[in-house]
Amino acid sequence: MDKSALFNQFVTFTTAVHEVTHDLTQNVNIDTVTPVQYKILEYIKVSQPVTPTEISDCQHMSLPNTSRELKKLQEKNLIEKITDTEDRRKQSICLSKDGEHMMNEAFACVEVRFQQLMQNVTEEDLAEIQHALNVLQSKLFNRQK
Amino acid sequence: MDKSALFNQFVTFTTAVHEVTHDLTQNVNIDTVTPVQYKILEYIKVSQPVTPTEISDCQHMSLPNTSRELKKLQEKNLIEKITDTEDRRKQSICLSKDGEHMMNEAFACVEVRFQQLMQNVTEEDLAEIQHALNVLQSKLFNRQK
DNA sequence: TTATTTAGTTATCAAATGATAAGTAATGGA
DNA sequence: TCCATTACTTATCATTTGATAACTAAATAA
Repeated sequence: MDKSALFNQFVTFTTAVHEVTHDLTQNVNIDTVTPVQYKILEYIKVSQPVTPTEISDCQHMSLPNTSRELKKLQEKNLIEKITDTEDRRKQSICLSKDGEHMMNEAFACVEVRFQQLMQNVTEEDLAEIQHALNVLQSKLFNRQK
Repeated sequence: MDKSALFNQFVTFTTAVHEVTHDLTQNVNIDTVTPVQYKILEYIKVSQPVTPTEISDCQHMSLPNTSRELKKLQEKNLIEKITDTEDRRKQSICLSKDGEHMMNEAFACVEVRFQQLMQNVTEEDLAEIQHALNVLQSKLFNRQK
């Protein structure tokens, strides 16, 4: 029916999401790391261990460029590469101790800002938000395929 | 209570939103225009008329760089600059005919993909999604301040 | 009138990013 | 064993992006 209206709502919504997440993550730790590198670290943080190929796919960047950035991250002692014992072409990538520490700080900083946003939210609202997130996650933003 | 759990859910959710929007907008018209320029056009499209300063603020880029990109967009005949008659320092920026056409095509392309995503959604789900979008928009992603 | 502020431009530079070609090494199938 | 494929690396290049300094012109306040 009004799926077209839904589309407009969708556009407004995603714009808002992008703005809010931008505000939340702005100026977090970007002293030592470029935006792309931060994105990679974020991905490793939530999905480790990962392979360079997986990073390449999920971050939409070519394998050569992924390799370059991973090398830089390794030189900064933020990640560790371990060659797979089964298939020695593959690499297992994890955050190093420093990397974990840095990302924990970054996430903590973002969470503080997030909780400020949530300050004045009532208990009922909280439940409603949680439910809405679940609905959209499962029915609209479910990344299969 | 479980606001910390909510934060995790929030992170997962925003990641999913970013991925889906990336997929929806991937390879749309980027032949003639860089990613940053596309973002600017998108913003002009939904907010026109706008000033360079507003673009600068909302797109989080410096005024000099904004000015540069606007110049390029003007050279490509995608936008029009009109000097404000009240305050002649200010500029009013709109999409040109070509720009409107291009952005309409881009949005149409994104909408087609979006509707494909919505193909198998039932009428009840639709209502539920719509409601969830409203809830989150007003209670979580409301960009005041 | 003069000084200050605002809005935008131009120019320049360094760094980040994206694309591509050519290479190595390991695996797996013929 | 030989060949093709996979996983990743190295190198190179063009383009994009971000940052900054210095400028013009208009508006506004002193």
